[in-house]
Amino acid sequence: MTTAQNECVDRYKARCLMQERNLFGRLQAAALASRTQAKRLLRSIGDLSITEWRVLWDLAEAGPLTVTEMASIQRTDHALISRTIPAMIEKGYVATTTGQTDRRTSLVALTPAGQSIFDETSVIMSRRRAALSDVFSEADLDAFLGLIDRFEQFVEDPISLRPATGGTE
Amino acid sequence: MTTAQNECVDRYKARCLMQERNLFGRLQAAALASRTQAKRLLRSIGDLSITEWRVLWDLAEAGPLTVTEMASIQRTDHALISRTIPAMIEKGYVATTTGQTDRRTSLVALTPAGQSIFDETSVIMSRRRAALSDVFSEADLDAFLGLIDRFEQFVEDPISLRPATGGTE
DNA sequence: AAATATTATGTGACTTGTCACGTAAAATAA
DNA sequence: TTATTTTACGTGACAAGTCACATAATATTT
Repeated sequence: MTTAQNECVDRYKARCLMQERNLFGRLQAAALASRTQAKRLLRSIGDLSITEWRVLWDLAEAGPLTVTEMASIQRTDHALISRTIPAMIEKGYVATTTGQTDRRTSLVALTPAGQSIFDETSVIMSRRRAALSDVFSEADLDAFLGLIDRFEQFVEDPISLRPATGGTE
Repeated sequence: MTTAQNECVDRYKARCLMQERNLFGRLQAAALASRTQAKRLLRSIGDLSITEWRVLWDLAEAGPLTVTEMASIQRTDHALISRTIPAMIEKGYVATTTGQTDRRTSLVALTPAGQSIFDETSVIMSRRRAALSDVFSEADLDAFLGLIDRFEQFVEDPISLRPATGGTE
């Protein structure tokens, strides 16, 4: 092998090592791997998408909710939930009623069929959470959540990057 | 307000609190917030997509790379990169040559124009990483990365969820 | 050498997520 | 009351990511 080729391989490996400590990339990759695992689990049981499962879960745990409430619980965009509801109505998992006090909102509620799908799916999904608790103690979880809190705070702050000073100022 | 309404609100709030400690959801939300911040930063400078920026960065740091190598560095799917290359060639940021020793591969390299875009963008993006270092010490980072390692290991293990025992067996 | 397996890349179809916009209802200011 | 602002929801357009498949080149086995 030529010297030039060796140099290329070395630069590639150095780059891999460098990116292993890039928090942005690592967090992204971990979250995506988690999503992929959830997707596979759901597919192995039935044909729920992740968004559909999260809607079922929220409704089963907290009763009828509006789109905005579910988006808030799931820390996601309302558009995602708004879009998934029609398909779930079609499948007969949920039903909507216009809000009594606020006619802008539509309360989404679980149907018996939805409850039954939730019950089936819930077995596997809670097993996943239980398996995670085996690997992460409460103390680990607290530490992890604390770091995530700080990271989220950093990443949601639009001002922190503006000054070119780099100091505390 | 009626008792029934109060009960609904309480269940909603309880659900929010519960999901605050759901590692899967929190990690997902943090990663998405990070991606959104990066997207906004990139948009404030020019019109690079996140994938395009990551390609430029890898090429600037590690010289000409194949699609598979970049996917490996970025811990992402090769399809994502494969799809973004034609647009970058169109813009004149990169050029491809068929691999010398392996004619299946195509080596992607930065053009002078690509280098120049990278230099401009790099200023802002490294400021972001520097700002993160201000918030997370090396020790914090080590702890965070350690937890992410363990989480990834859990989430990439297809077997760990199969047994219904729930214990160590 | 011939047959087989593996690997690198590209691509269609789909899900997830973001953004910007429009509409209607509600809340607030005038 | 009227005008203005805010909020809830839906939707089109796009970026990001996954999966499965096709193809061609390489590596391995026989």
